[in-house]
Amino acid sequence: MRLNEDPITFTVFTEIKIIEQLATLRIQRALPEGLQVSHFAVLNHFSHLGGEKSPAQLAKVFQVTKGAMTNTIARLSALGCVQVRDDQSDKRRKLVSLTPKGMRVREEAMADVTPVFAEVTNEFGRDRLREVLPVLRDLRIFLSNG
Amino acid sequence: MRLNEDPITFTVFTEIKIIEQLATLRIQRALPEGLQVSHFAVLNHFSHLGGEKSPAQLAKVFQVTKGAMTNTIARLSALGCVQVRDDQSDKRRKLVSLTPKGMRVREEAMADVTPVFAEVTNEFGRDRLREVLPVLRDLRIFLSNG
DNA sequence: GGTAAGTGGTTTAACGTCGAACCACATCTG
DNA sequence: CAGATGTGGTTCGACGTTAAACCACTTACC
Repeated sequence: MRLNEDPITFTVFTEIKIIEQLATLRIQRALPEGLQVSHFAVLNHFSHLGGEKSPAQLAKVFQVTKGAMTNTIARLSALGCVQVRDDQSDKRRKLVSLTPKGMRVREEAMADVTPVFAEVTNEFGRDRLREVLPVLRDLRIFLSNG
Repeated sequence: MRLNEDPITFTVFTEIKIIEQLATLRIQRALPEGLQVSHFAVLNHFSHLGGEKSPAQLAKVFQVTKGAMTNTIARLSALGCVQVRDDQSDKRRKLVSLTPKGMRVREEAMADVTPVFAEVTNEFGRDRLREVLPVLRDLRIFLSNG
């Protein structure tokens, strides 16, 4: 297998790529028709923090380009899940916030998706997930500042 | 932050998704013009194991659909990096193998990309990567069998 | 042997993403 | 205050991916 010739980072990234693919697939399949994982992530962000955020702020949080966020917000807006208004104090900016419908959709989606997470948590093991989480968080932060 | 209300699995998946995005970006930027991460991964697989593999086998290894692998192989073939021939013993199948050019390209790409990995390994920490690898591997296997 | 079921590979449409170009507005500087 | 520089948001083209339909061939079974 000669895996020893690969840097450990390479191996870790390879595993992470596959996990991400499989996880996204599972979540996507559990989500209601038409709701994309990226949409769900944004809804979820607002349900935690509430208030308003600009597209650029959201793009930064999710580490995607502004263009990608424009797309996501346009779709969420078309679904009636978010409201977009102009920022009067800075006319370049827009401000996005969750609508009541957005909250409902988020809760339904969460209900659909919870069993998927629960299965992994229980069958794979909560402790091992807890064990890796701090390292993953730090790695994410490390990569963000590069 | 109310993060405690989220299943640990959700949080882990969120971190992994962002890490994957950032890692892919870094690798992509280091790779020679035109060579995609997915192409590099396939070249690398062959350089480890050599021999011939069918597209379906490769699709399974990388956890992508057959259609995606058709695409990847077509591009690698267009670049002259792999050779595709019919399997005489099973006329549905094709067999893919690395060409000498493919080996050279893989080595050049690896040389470009090694510093990127090395930076993470050294600055983030080899030990912490080693610490999470077994769990990630198991998680990948767990998700593959579901 | 012949039909049914399964597998290998390709194609197409739909989606998300990136990167770069672009315009509007804001901020910094001389 | 005017020009240079920077930031927010949109648009476009290129790419990879999924899902589903499709054809070719193989395998299993009656």
